[in-house]
Amino acid sequence: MSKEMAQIFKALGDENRIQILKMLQTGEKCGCELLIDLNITQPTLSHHMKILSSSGIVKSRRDGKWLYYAIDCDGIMAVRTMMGSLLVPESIPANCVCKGVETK
Amino acid sequence: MSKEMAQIFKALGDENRIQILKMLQTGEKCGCELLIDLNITQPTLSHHMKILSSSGIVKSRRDGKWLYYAIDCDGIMAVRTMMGSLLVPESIPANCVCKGVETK
DNA sequence: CTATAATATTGACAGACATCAATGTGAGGT
DNA sequence: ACCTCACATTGATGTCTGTCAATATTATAG
Repeated sequence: MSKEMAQIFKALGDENRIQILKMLQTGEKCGCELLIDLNITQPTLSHHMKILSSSGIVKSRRDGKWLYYAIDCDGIMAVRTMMGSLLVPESIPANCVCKGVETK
Repeated sequence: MSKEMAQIFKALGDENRIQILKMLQTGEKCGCELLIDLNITQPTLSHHMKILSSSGIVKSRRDGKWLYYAIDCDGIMAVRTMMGSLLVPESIPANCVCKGVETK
């Protein structure tokens, strides 16, 4: 289980991939559109999209020559659930005193 | 900004570090305690704790010879906020149809 | 002060990874 | 058929990173 979680985080642990996700927030985009603002070559972008896709963070749709990429909301929710089990406030109170007296 | 986000995710993108965070969910623990269940050597653990600490995910408290590590809830909230700007549902509807008609 | 226990640092090394140039594939258009 | 455009694959390369053994540091106990 930890291995799968680490895999997801690893997929998010790259500056260019973060940038890609930010671009996709305004709607789906094809590879060549993404490529314009990314300062990487086409093979490198293809590499990144493969990682994002296989991690379930991004999905793709074919339209003629173009491949349109979009954020996969199902995948995102799965990621958030996964992160929730690790990072949500509910799991913290045992050893955490944010607003109370700091143990220092 | 993307660089900082990637850095945080990178810190989370390791199986052993995930394991460490899971262990800390039941309360603070010192290094030697963590070491028992981790199948890595002490220098490697020290390396991982340094990464988690400098990322603000974990904080430490000295008690004699021991260093007690705990989840840093302030840092975690910062991480969640950061992730929220990238992954929250509110940022998705533009190009996402989870429950509606799938664009396929 | 010496010994011991917990943790940090250094140096070395192997595997992972981001990147690119070159090439391959697949889908329209002419 | 041929050409062009979007994207994928391959192979090579340099860098990053997790790991360890050896050593250093820090703190307490005797």
